[in-house]
Amino acid sequence: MKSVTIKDIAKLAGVSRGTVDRVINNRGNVKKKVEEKVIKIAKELGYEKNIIASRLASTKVYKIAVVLPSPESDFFWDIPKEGILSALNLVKYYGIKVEFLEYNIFSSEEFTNQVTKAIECKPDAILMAPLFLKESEKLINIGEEEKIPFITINSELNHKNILSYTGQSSYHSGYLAGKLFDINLQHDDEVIVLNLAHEISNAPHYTDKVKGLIDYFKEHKTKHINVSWYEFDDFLNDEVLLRRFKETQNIHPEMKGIFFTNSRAYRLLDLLQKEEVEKYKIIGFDMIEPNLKYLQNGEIDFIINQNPFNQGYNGLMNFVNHFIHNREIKQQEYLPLDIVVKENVDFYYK
Amino acid sequence: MKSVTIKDIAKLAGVSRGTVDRVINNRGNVKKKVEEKVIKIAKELGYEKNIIASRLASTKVYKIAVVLPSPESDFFWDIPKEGILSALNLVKYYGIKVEFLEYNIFSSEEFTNQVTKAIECKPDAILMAPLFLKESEKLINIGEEEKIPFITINSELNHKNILSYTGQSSYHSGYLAGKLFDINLQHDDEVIVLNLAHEISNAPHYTDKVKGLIDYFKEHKTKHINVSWYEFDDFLNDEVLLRRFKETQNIHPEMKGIFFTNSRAYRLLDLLQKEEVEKYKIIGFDMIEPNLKYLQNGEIDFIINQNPFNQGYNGLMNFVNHFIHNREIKQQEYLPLDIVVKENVDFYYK
DNA sequence: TAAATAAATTTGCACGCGCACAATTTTTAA
DNA sequence: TTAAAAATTGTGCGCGTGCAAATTTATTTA
Repeated sequence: MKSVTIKDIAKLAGVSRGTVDRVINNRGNVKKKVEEKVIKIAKELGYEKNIIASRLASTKVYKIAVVLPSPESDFFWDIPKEGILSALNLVKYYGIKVEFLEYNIFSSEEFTNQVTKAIECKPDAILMAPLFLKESEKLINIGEEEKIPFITINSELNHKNILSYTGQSSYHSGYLAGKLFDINLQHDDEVIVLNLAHEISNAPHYTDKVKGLIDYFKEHKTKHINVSWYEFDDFLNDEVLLRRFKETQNIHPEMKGIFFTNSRAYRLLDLLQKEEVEKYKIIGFDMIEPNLKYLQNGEIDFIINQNPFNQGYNGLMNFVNHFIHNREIKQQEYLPLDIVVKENVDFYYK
Repeated sequence: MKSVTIKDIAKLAGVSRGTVDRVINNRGNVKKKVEEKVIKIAKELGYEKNIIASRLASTKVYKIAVVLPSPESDFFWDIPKEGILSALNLVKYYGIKVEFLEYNIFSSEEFTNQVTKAIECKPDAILMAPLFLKESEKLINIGEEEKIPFITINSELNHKNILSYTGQSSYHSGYLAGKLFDINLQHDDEVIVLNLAHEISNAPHYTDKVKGLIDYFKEHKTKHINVSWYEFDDFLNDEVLLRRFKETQNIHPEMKGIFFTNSRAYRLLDLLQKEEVEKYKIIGFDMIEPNLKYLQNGEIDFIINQNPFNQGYNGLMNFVNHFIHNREIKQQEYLPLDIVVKENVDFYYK
């Protein structure tokens, strides 16, 4: 029952444990003859490394740099960080060091700066949400030159230097929104998509969502529901936001459904009367505090939850499985599209 | 940066490592005064056990007996087992031994036998789904005498010898079903609850679900939707099942919604024509293969997913956190009530 | 060629914890 | 007072790694 140790091998080979260690782990500086002998004996005895002892003795620190938007600039990002910390808690004895770097979600310069800093500290990998696509591609290329692979969450991006992606399929979340409107709207109602974002960020995910929504109604025509979409890039300005919405109302008198493509539904709802909002079926993303208020009081009908906790948790676990356990990890892992309503909201992580 | 070790404590307390070890791990045989001093110093230094070293030195094997229904007798139970194995994979170096014991989901005798066997092999804890409530209570009492605590999943049961429960809140799943019917049905439609189960098993969960559904429509009366409920205990007999359903149709001509309280919606749908089923809005539980077919083809409108994977995963993790990390674990952890439709089904674990 | 120096290879020990057992001190009994 | 028993405390081993120290081997210099 007792398993074979390097000590057993050392004894049989007539050398010290240190020499066996150098052979087993290819550290070099061993005479050819001795090396062959040790390998032979190890094989014969069926030696298997005791990973617990190995981890205990090793001083190797795996370093992962995490570059995410600051929760101050966008509420959503509180939870992925919790997921990362929770995963870390589980594996903290494996010698993993996490370097958190935050950037303002509206600043591509800060993003670039922080990822550059991340690369400079030469981590084993960088975990990030590549919200700025053009910048991300450049930075991932730079990382590749430095042999630093990336693990991504939240925003999908294809690049051979990305080990894994964990997050939703934007297209299908839009498609799902279509279904939800379909069962809640009437014949000839209109759905309006509102993208409250500065144009610079995240464009493909927005358009994928719209595409999904439109495709749904291409495939389900019984109710003749029409879809239009608008970008409100000056959404931080109350007055402008409200004016643009009123304009949209005028253009679309049959507007009955509003699809917010991100977590910022609350921005507009903050400016409208409850009675007015109740005329619409509203779907938004993310269980952040200001949205939850409106879900509870009935102004938001559905929230599509992006599993922010698991984005962080699985992202870090991908790192662990790849670097520490040498396991295969999935190149992309699409997280569930959770349909959150008032009646089940309490059971989701928030 | 260097962490505090028992050696540090021993030095400061003027005792040997062995004594510190005895204090830290409550092994007794230490003078009161010395014990107090060691505890005080450990606290001051913020000592945290290095569980890698601890596991390396320890010869203790943690044994957990897992008693679940066999997947052969009920499809659902494939996935919790996968969750357990996945968690195990993550923590396998901690010296955890799992003993799997299966029982036919329809046999309370087999259940009793297997839990009894589990108790006999004297594990550190038993992880089980207490589907048979009367039997479970008796068995948990016996376990208590033997000082074997229980970790439960799927079916909630209150007992002081249960360390934790991971699963859904039955009441709220019924309440959520109410909401889903409410947005899909018309004025004066009727909802029928069908419980396809032998009466012996799981009664409270069934009644809690019905109670949740009824409460929903007590609180939301605008559509005047009426709820009735029936138990089809001979559901394995095609002929009887079909006859009883036809009877129910006759009694309830306004029946437009059907709520299956468990995963057996497919049993009835297997016997009906698609055209007939399409007259009804149908809600069932669990993403098992035969149900998925009907979700895909539109016969089932909503499936409430019970997170079977996480039931297993979290159940085992609760064991690890309690016994190995000595962490507080939640006495009850309600899992999300996932609303699964055709459009998001591919993104849930199955 | 031998001594001196450099390079290559090998050894030995600490690391942190739990456990078994040895050693010591204290208490009890004779 | 002394021996025996009980209570308490101390010590060394195990596991793989990494580093300093030691030893062996190769090369250079006089």
